[in-house]
Amino acid sequence: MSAEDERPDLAAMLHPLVRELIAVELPILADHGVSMWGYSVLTALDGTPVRTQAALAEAIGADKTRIIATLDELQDAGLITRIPDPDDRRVRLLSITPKGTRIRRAVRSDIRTREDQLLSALPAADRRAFIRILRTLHERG
Amino acid sequence: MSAEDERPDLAAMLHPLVRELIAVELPILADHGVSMWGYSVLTALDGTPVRTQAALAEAIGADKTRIIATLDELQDAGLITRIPDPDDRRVRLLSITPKGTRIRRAVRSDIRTREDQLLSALPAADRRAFIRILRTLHERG
DNA sequence: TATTGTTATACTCTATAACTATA
DNA sequence: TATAGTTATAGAGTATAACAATA
Repeated sequence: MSAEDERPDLAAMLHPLVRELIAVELPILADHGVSMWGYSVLTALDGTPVRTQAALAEAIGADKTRIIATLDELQDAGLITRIPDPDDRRVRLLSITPKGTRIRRAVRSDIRTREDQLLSALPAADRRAFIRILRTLHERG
Repeated sequence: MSAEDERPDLAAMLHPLVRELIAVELPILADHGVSMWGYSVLTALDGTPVRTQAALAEAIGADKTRIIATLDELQDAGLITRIPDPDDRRVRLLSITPKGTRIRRAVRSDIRTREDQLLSALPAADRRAFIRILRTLHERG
């Protein structure tokens, strides 16, 4: 049996990494006053408005019932707009506001700084390869 | 702003990957009659007995109260032994049984097959690099 | 009747704290 | 008194189903 066969399962390696990343992100998000789901929504809306809440929910891998409280908070904080479509008043047209864009990008910048620290355990070439491969896997999904 | 700066956050790429892996693993685990935590315990015990339940819990990133039901199930199914240490009857000596070892390795083999399918979207060199880098990050933790 | 968004309910997971038995 | 294991309780997060408004 080769050493490769003895490696931990992918999930056993990836899951702790995700937990570590979440632990790193939570205080950053708290500093900027947004939740994890809120940041996820802002990220999805930055650059591309979305026509229905259900479509937004699917885009970020959530249930449509799960993001309603999040949208309420973001709207109350002035980070998104949520206006009924005049053509079909059942649907809500969702957009990020300038303030929402500012916050989203500030959060992303802080997260990127911490990610770089975390990846600094790797040689530069591996760092680049890891991100490139991860993007391939992500875009494939 | 370069394309690299526009990449999704690490967590945004890794989290869906973990969810996909879990979705792939759950039916495999069900086929073999073990839970995710059960498999995690069997993996930790395969090759190295553990002296206390608290140590085992910490090794797999769980709370000591969270694995008790799992240990009950594994013991009832004959996959582990849990015997009081004669030298200190508060502690339970935990070991995997031959049956537990068989099941653990069968599960791992099935999971590996599905992981390979998932990674088949990558060129062979990237596949090897991804796993190698992941192991570095994992062992660093 | 079908669809969008919303609310309500129940269920699962997890964390915290109390309890027991040994030391 | 301190520690290993256990049990009980409460809380957060999630999923399902029912509901209201609009088409």
